[in-house]
Amino acid sequence: MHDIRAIRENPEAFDAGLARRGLAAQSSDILKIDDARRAAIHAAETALAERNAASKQVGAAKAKGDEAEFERLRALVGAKKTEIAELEDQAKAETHRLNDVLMSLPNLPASDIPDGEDEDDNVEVRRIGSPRNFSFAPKEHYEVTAAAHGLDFETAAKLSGSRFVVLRGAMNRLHRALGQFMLNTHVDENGFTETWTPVLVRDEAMYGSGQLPKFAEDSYRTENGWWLIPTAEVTLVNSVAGEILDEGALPIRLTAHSQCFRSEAGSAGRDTAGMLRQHQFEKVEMVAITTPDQSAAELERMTKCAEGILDALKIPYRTVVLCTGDVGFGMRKTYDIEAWLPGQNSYREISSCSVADDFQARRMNTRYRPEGGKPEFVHTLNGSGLAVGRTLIAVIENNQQEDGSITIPEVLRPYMGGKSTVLPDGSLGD
RNA sequence: GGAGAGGUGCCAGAGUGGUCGAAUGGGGCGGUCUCGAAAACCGUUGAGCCUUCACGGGUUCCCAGGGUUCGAAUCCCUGUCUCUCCGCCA
Repeated sequence: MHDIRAIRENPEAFDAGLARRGLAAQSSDILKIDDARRAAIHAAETALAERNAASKQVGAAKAKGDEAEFERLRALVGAKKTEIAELEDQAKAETHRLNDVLMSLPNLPASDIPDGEDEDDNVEVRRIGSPRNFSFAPKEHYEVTAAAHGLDFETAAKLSGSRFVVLRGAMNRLHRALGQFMLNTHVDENGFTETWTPVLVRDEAMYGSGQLPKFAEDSYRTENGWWLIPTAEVTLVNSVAGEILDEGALPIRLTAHSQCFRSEAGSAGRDTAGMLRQHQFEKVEMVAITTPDQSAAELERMTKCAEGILDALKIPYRTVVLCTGDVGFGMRKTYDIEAWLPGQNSYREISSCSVADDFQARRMNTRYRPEGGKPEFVHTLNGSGLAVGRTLIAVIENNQQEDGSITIPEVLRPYMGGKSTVLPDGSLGD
């Protein structure tokens, strides 16, 4: 949701921002609607003011018991009725028209992100860790013998179809360990408050964080109208919807370990093997609510928090800043963190950390009160910290051994009964 | 699932269809008093939109959306949320 005032004050900058997204200029159309809207509001309010003034006199006449005067004014005020209704309808219609346009346009890209058309134009900002040298051909996660025992796609297909998985034994324990490790790290070391939220939400929440109205086909909806969240960003961000927060309460840092549901419409044929792209997966999500002056620094901080998980797991990764053509609808700037997958011989997205500035805050009407000042919109940020299933893949592929076993990263061993290996038969070993 | 009650300002809590953005109390902020503090007293204390260089003016908002009325926080309808009781249940 854009700020109409900002567009009024600097239409050129607005159009320039859209242009960087590859979109046509909109400001002149928008300002026309804005003018029409303001004229309509003005007309309606003038009529209302007249009515209210006369209406007060009606009350006074009634109180005095002046029946003739009362009847005269009564008729006068009554005559205004249809006129006011019409003018109000018009003002409302123009306001809706304006909001529809402002709601449907994507956020403007931050000034410091690269121009580009698609993911090929993203720019790597750092690369951490070196891919391990294998003395054998590394396999994809579902081919590693130890993992294959615990990744059951056949049963999942029987239950639910494609893009689902049943996890068994050591694989599920590893999956569980990862989620717990991530959540604990963000809570104990990174200052986030752990949160458990519903995964079924109403329309308003999906609008607030920007999934609706444009991306309805990406999410699932229940028959009675709830949406299954595609990410806990929806619930964490919307947890402050409609509020005026104390400046002292900021930044608010929340994290949640949740199920996520995505229809993956439009990705038919992509990543069909293994559990890289699923309709249902787990993610540990980070969200921060900050003042405008802190949000840029918070994005760097949040990205570090996500990277820290991979550092601890000793998984090589690279961090890229998304170009204007790839950054998401509601976001100003995004860092993707891509983990090295030796089985695929490539880096694959495992986290995405973004700052929305006040884009979501406007949709949700979330503000804070600066010291002694008027309420202002907060800035919101969100990031994966990390996608649990994809991290499991990265752990499997990077720690696979020639005999088909998997070495368990040290930081996870406390969660694995102290064991250090998943043996080729799928059991845990010292 | 059944039955009932209710949603008013930062909080508690009044509110007769008519000068109600809303009594009163508490809290917050400012001040008086005090060596300082407490107490007491005085004042102040919501948000959005339109308009204005500004001071200011106008308008909307008493859960949300409709409706009745010359006029709605107050009446009616729908939705929604909360609470109580019964039933069921992880």
